[in-house]
Amino acid sequence: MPPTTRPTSRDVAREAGVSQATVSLVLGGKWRGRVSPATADAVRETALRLGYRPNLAARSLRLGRTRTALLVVPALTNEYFARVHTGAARVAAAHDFGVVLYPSPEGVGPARDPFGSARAALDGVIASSMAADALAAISGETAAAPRTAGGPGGLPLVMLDSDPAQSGAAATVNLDLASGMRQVTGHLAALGHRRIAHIASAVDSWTFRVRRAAFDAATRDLPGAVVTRRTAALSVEGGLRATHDALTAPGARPTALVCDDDVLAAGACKAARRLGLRVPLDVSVTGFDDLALATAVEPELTTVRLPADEAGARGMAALLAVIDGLSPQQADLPVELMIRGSTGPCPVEPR
Amino acid sequence: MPPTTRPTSRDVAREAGVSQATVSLVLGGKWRGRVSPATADAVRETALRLGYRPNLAARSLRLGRTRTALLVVPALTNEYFARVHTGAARVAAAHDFGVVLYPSPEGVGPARDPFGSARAALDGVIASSMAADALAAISGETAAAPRTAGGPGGLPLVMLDSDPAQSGAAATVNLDLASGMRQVTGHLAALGHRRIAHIASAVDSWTFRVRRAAFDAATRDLPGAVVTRRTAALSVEGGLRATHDALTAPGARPTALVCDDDVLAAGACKAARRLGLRVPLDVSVTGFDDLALATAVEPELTTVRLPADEAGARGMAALLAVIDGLSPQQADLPVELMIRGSTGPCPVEPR
DNA sequence: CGCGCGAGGTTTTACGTATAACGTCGATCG
DNA sequence: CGATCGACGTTATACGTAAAACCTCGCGCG
Repeated sequence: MPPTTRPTSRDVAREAGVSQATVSLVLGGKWRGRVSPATADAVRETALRLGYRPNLAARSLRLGRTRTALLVVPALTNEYFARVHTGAARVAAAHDFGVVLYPSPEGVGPARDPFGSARAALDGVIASSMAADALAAISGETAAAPRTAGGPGGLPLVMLDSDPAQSGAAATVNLDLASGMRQVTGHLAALGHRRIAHIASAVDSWTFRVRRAAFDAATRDLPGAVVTRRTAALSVEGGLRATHDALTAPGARPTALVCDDDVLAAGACKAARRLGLRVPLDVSVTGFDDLALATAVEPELTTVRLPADEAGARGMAALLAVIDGLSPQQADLPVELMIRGSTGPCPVEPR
Repeated sequence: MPPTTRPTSRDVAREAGVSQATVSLVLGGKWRGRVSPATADAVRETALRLGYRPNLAARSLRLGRTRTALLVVPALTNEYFARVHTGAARVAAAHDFGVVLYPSPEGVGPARDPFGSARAALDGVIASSMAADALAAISGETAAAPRTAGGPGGLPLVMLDSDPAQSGAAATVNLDLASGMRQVTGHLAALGHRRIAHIASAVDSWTFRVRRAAFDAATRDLPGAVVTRRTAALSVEGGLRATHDALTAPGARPTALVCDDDVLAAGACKAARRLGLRVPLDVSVTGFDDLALATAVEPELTTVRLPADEAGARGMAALLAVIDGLSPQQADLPVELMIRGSTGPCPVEPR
């Protein structure tokens, strides 16, 4: 057995009786008219036989490209972001690109430098919503580095669900969250609800700002609407607490709860039931995102389906386009209201 | 503005009036006694001023190490694996290592080659449970490549929740799933349940084989136990179907449903309720994993908490040890039965 | 005084790849 | 028949870094 080291292109060349350059040409696929088909076949056969794998570090060094993109998300344990990753990884793999995740379990903070920590050299960055906002702080810090293009560190940057006004992004992929929120409120309004509480995420990111604004705009146009808002930590427990407060506050009790997120909605349902209220008979609840959770709870949640993996896929496609010097196609993805069991007609004589 | 290219160590050297080697020495931290403190400071200052970042491709090429590990999981959208990733990434980051995920949205298949697809060169592989089993098929394929150490491609390999008898792994981290299953059945037995159905995952991986074996062993020792088993696709819908079958099958109806997974348990609860059965009054349900889902549904699920992130962390620690030539400490992590609302005393006169 | 030696560097080399620049040799053509 | 050309390769080089090997003082010491 030859020593522990992996075979290099030179080993293949020696074994096949050609030069290293020829191996590189053949395996790189650019041998048409430069190498005879017979030789090319021989090289390929030898490479296969030796189990040759190109050293990616060397290739990256040579090409100045790493075929690796960084995906910045706040937390993979949030199913939404896991799905974004899935979509992004799928497209990346199809283009022989890799995806590395921003290695921050505890969320993005200005103190951390993603480009020191990210081990691989990167060709581009794709930052999703909540992460993108935090990234803005960092870009100030990294401004000392020569900025040639959009992102921090001079890397092409694509933003998902982020403020289009935000500087630095070469492209943006947005979900039509405002429409989603309008559909939710429209649905509730059609059911007769007027006293509506918004259980909002305490996270101050673009995604949630949009939802809030859309909720406000939609309810403002609704005659007779009485709206309140509670902010909640983004968890079942958080949703439970905020909803409890909303339902027990002095004044007329809301008949509908619009939650920023399915997880919050699950908490809201629990809170309502603990107060002896039936969902949706006494109070209607809506979620957002259409996570697996939405159909796991009872009643199943009326919610807004977000094409998370599609967003990830589009984002990666846009990033690849930018890297290739093309102008990416801006995309705004439609969302869909999923009407399920957690919403119903406004009770005639509430309280 | 100097051209679009990033500053190299040579740029820093020129700017600081020293040689490139000195820059490398200083920034590498091995300059004690080789470079004067004054010069070292000057170099550091210059590097900072220019915004110098080492080219990781070049460094990897030189060192033959990439400080990158591959984490192979079947699906990140499964919260369990997302948590494994979180733990692994945390430990990796602490050791200045990166984690790249196996880019397979549709699961590991023998047809795909993880080491061709994984863009970064790798220092090691950590494969979790379900993925590890599929990996076994691949290692046969890659056997053509010179195998120097455990994993495919001669890479150090750590397996999570996998068959210890499986060859190739330099280390294994296991959760004490058998104990978890024993605790579940013990809990149900203490509540008086004897007719118990096992809603098992259709996935044939080590994790689930262990659960099945432990369930069988525990119920075998239970006097008067009447057990059945249904296999289900790993989803709410799958759990619902299998449970429906289990509850409507001819013969005495089970009073307890032991599910391989929280998602299945959520489906089981839905199925029971659709049949007019109350949980836990008429039928008790247990889950496994303690996902966020477990406390989102009502009643909250009695389940087995798995320290997923701890497993990921230990796995990464073990891998780092192997890479450093140390012998990793084998770890078996304890699990904990979380008794919540989905289990109760066996009804006195069921059916 | 010659010599060793340590401090403080510098020169050089190698890592494995992709590709530009450069042969070589037979056939073709003006 | 000499020049040209295409087919088929080879040689040489650069990417940026880490580190081994080497150089050059000034100084202490036998």
